[in-house]
Amino acid sequence: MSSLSPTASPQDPSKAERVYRELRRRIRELALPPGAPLRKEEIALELGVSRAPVSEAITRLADEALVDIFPQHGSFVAPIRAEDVRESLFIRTALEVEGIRRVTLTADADLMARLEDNLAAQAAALQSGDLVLFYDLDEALHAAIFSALKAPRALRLLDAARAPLDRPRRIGLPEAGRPEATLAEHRRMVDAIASGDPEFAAAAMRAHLAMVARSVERELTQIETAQTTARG
Amino acid sequence: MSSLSPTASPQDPSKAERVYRELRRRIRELALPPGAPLRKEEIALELGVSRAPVSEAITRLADEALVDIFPQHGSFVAPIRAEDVRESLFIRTALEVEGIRRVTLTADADLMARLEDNLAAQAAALQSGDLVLFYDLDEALHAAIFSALKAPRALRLLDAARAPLDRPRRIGLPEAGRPEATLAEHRRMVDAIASGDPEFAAAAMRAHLAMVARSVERELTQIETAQTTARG
DNA sequence: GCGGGGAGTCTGGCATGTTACATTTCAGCT
DNA sequence: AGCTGAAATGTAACATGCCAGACTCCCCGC
Repeated sequence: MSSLSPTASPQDPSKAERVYRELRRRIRELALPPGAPLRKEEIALELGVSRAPVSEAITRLADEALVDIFPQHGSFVAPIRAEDVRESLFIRTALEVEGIRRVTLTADADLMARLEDNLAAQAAALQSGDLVLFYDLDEALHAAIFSALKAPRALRLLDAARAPLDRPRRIGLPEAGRPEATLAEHRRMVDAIASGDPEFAAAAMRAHLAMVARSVERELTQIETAQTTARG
Repeated sequence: MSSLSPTASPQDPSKAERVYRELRRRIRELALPPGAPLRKEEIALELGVSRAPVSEAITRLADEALVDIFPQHGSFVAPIRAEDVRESLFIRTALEVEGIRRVTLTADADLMARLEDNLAAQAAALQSGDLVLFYDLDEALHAAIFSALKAPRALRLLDAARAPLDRPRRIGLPEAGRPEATLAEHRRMVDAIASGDPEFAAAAMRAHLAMVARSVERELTQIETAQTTARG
């Protein structure tokens, strides 16, 4: 038993893992829109694998509320349901607030340097108007804070909880000034970690996520309106 | 598409689901001890299914850190690792503290009645010395608080996070007076919910889980000592 | 005696055939 | 025309066969 780490080494992603990542990416980017059927045979053919790894990938996506499986009938990209989005944000809030609280107690200079680097990059991305890069850095900042916990399962849960929040953001209209406000909130979070006060850091994270919640609710309203208009 | 809820109705558990529950129960109850090999062929034969649902069940158990999968070599019941146990408690703390905070804002008379009933049953169980029943009621109380959120995925995550905490408790020596203290902490949590103050309720939950953490660390030390003694 | 290598054995991951079931459709009846 | 139910369709879930890789262990060379 020389394989030091169980459950798949990172340099050897299984086919199921690769199918999972590919489908997840397409769903998050809306290349596979809500309601789209997922035909296993077809996907297997396209990705050059058999139906088995496709089935496993779809099962995992269903766990993340990105796919609805109707047994003996079909699997479909899940519609954007307000309750799912809110639940994802709840899970994310729970993990991140508790996470930053603990990270604040153990943060070292190395972590702070990485956070500062990220913030600088965020500012640069905003300056050049590269919002895609900015969102990637946003995600990276949260991941950097959390990964200092050395809690790989929790990090994975956080990643899964973030996924359903992407689709509303991509569909909703961008809010003027929101990226700048986001950067300011990130700045306060990092400063709070540096302060060493876990309650202060938790409050900063909570405030940030409350603003995210506000944006998400706004997006959900827009999506609802658009759907109603389209139907009516 | 008349199946109102996707992803398996409760009254029709798939074979994979049943295998998952059965294996999980055995691992939690230590009928399958840490390190025990999980031979798919054998398990499939015993439970009267094929290897496919057994594989899916084992994959899910690996997600919960109850099983280690060594690709191309074998699957084994995971040893009790302090880092896994602590991470599970972290996840549990994050979810439950945030959960009770929100439940406190929406608690109604019906929920409070159920919580009071549970507390009365806990007291009765302690009176009659039925610790197994007491622990079941403990789990039921936490689930009752949480399920008021109507967050099924979060509830499932909580359930998964609790599982790795069972084994240390079953192996470690029971601590005198701990059940009585636990009941008192539960009492304070329910009272805090009734008070309507989310910060107060969060603090009560946090205090309770801090005591759980203390017990768990004690159990981990005992297990470590026992293993060292056995080896030496 | 000791170390290294290679065949044997076991496993998980994957491919593919099979089954059972939810939905749909359409013929037959009212 | 409207309704009912039986057959057709398409799917997930499951069964089973296959393969490549990891570990074992023994044998050979030193």
